[in-house]
Amino acid sequence: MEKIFKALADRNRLRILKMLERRPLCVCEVTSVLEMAQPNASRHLGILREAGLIEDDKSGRWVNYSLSDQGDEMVSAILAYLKGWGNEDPLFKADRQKAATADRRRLCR
Amino acid sequence: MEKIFKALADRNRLRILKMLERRPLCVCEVTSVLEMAQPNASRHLGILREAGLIEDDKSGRWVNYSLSDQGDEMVSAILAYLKGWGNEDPLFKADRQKAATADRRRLCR
DNA sequence: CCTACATATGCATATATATAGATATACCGA
DNA sequence: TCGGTATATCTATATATATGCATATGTAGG
Repeated sequence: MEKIFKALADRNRLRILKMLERRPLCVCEVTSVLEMAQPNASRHLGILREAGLIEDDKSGRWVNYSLSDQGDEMVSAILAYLKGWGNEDPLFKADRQKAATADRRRLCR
Repeated sequence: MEKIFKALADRNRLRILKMLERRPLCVCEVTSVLEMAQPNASRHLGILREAGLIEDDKSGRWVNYSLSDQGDEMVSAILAYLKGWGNEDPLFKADRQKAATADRRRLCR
């Protein structure tokens, strides 16, 4: 439980969750949107995964991360409430815009 | 939102929330149960209050803290789910036991 | 007022967490 | 198998958070 809240208690990880609401993303897409170093993004994603907030789906050399849909009750409830929050935040909106237009074939090379 | 999760991302603060499920407590009672320094307990309570998770009710020289019952949706939902979690945890059980028998007139002198 | 007590705040320090940079691992295609 | 690419891990450092101690604030009662 503490692990779940620790995972949520970081602005960049909340940004990741908000952009995953739109669609699953691979590490390089998240890296691109957050404009941070790739190892850093990978680490944040790992923390969210360990907490059960997101799931990873490895396909080839990519790892697609998506919001968890079978976590425990607390996780499901929090993810649901998060969807109705922060949608007018300029930063989250910009992130989503970037995520929407991100193309991994352009980004990751 | 981030402030809420930061407040929840600490074992001692989760202990406080679990013991407040039973009944409101003053700072010295929380201090006694957690066996930590009084300023430390006061600080944790302040963080929980700032996050809207608990409310303070000053009566005389005591300040009674209780679970918030009019927070935003996320807070209410989390507090509700927390009530169904960890009730078999030995530490939480011991805390509740101590809180149940705590008497501020004996403790705070 | 003055004292005693409950609570809160300031400050220094220890500890945990985030970030940066280098490198390792895993996978695909030629 | 080799080279390129996506992802993960390691180490060091910066930054944030928790704790301990001293002290301030605020209140009740004499």
